[in-house]
Amino acid sequence: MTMSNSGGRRKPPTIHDVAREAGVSRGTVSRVLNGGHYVSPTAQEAVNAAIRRTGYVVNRHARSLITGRSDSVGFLLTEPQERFFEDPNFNVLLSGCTQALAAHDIPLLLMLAGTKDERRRITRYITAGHVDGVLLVSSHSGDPVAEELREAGVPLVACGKPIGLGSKVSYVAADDRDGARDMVRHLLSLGRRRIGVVTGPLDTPGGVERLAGYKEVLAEAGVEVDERLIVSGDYSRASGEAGAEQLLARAPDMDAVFVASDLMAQGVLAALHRAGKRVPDDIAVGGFDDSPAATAASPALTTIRQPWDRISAEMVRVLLAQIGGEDPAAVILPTLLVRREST
Amino acid sequence: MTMSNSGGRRKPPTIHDVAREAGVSRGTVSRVLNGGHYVSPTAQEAVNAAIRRTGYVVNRHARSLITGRSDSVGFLLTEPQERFFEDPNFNVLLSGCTQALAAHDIPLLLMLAGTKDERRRITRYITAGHVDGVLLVSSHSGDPVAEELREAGVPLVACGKPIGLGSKVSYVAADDRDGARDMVRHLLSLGRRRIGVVTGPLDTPGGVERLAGYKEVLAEAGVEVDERLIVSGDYSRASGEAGAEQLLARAPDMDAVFVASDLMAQGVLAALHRAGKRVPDDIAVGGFDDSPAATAASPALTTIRQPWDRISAEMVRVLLAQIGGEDPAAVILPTLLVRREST
DNA sequence: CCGGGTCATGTGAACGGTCACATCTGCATG
DNA sequence: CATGCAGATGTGACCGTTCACATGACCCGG
Repeated sequence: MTMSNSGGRRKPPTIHDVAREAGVSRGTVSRVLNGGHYVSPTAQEAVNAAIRRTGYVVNRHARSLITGRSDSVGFLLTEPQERFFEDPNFNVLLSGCTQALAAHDIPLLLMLAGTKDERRRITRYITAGHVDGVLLVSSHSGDPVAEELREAGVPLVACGKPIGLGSKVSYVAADDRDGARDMVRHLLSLGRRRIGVVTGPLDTPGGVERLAGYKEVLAEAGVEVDERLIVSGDYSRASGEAGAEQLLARAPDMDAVFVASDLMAQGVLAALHRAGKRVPDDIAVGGFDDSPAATAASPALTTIRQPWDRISAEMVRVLLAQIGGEDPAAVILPTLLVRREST
Repeated sequence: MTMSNSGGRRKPPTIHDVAREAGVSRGTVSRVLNGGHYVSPTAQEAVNAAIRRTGYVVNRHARSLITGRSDSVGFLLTEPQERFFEDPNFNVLLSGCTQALAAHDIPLLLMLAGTKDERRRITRYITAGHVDGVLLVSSHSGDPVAEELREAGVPLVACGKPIGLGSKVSYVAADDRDGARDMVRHLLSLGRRRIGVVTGPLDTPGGVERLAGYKEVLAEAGVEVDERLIVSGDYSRASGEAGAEQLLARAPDMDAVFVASDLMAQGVLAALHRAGKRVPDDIAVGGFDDSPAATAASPALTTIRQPWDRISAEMVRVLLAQIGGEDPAAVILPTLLVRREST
């Protein structure tokens, strides 16, 4: 008859156990845990050894109870499910933020605010102080949750410039306008002159900026800006498909198209293929994001790379700074043209 | 000079405040909060009113400190980043679990275990009791993290039957074998006889089962099982593409192919298209999962639907039951053939 | 040799809940 | 009428930290 211990969770060692083991007081152990100021090398050593021996891990609940911090942050996505399902950009961002936070030993709580009920529940949860701050991702228009959080004084950093929230909320974004300029310049350099564009949602700064970059470069190059060559999308694959069809109908002589997201560009490629257009021979296609969708597309997309790793890292950095009491900040990061097969 | 209050987080009301407001003791408030047994209707009423008036929300840290529970669970993904980025199945699962947990007011902590260091950190975090249980997603082979967690007695429920963990760990899975049988029967019913297969990873139960279903049905139908028609993949898009090329080279007369995941099927479609094969006229393609990838593909994929919403709901249900002290359980859910354009 | 600083350490009081227990009331039962 | 039992409520202890404060050791300058 063997006695199995696996399956029973034994109660973990406390700071008292460590203190006793190391022959010091709780206070000293606590000091070692948090920075180790005002503690002798001898004690430091003894405590660390005791921690290793006992396998001690701090009880975050007890800590949070007294500090008032939760040492965790929320990742809030206020997008409809379908968007989350189809756009791998979210995964990249989510992964990047999770890892950046992990370096600080801060867990990420995933919050998906699809329905109105969920929004209320989540808002309540956040304002109750269960997280120290929020990483906000919402590419689309006016966001009541964000506004409420801002008013409640919750540290908040958005991915992409948010709309209607004044300057009180931090954000990290790629340089949309500049990226768009690079892409359109690239298309011009290939000799294309009838360049269409499928924009992002025009009620968002990102969408507007990318379109502005497009117009600017054309104007600089002395190429007429033809309104028939401009259609707007919402970053979804389907809207790219629809946009391309519209463009083909309105401007059959189009020889290139700048698409404001890779996902939409996938749709554009599908529509062009169906219409019998060859990419890039007949029509060159440029995307935006350099999301996993860009390389998954065939032909692989020439696109504007958003530096996702830096974006997520900066979002976390800015958020933690703000939690630490610093003022909100805006960070704009440079983009990079990545040339692949579609141009 | 206006005085702005927004931006300053005021300290939230405690259970004491509510008790005073309602004219009862802390104990009574606590009882109302947890089930309301042994509380008079009068008190009940008064407490609820007080809660509403004060905007009280329980302090989870204080509660956790004494109960020993964290009232949160981890969602652990032990997959390489690229897999997470390309496969929308994860998003569906993640979303489903988050929502199912939200109904119980339990937050989900996202844990991505890519590197060895991350694995160690995460294991430590979990075994320290910072989460009550873990939802495990890892489609691939032997998982040391899972083994360690199981040994530590952490409630654990896997998505898909895990390998090498004995019967001690719960899992929820679709009926892989039956789903595969349905698909192959469907292909046979279309008159196809030279049916290729791109399997999942054969060191996983899921991959093995789907292949077994394929072989079974062919045998039943008296169709020869030709080893040249069998190639194995790893659920990635690229492996689907490579698999299809291999199949075309080895068996040019192939008239259908059963692909063990939608993502691989996307790759298969791309390869077939490049080879000039028409789908479904020349070759019918059947996928598995009914992930968002299935409808995004063109032509849209006929596939075997895994009931994702039920899977995530069951995972959460089983996990919570196990946290509550019940024994591990295995749940197998039925699949459904969804016919679209590719067959 | 003493007063005043810095460093190192210990100690009690929080933090905001829950839980076990004690108390009190009312009512039915023998 | 005493007894018991269930319902309803209050009370103190406790969970494991951190923090403010007190204490002690040591060194340095006057």
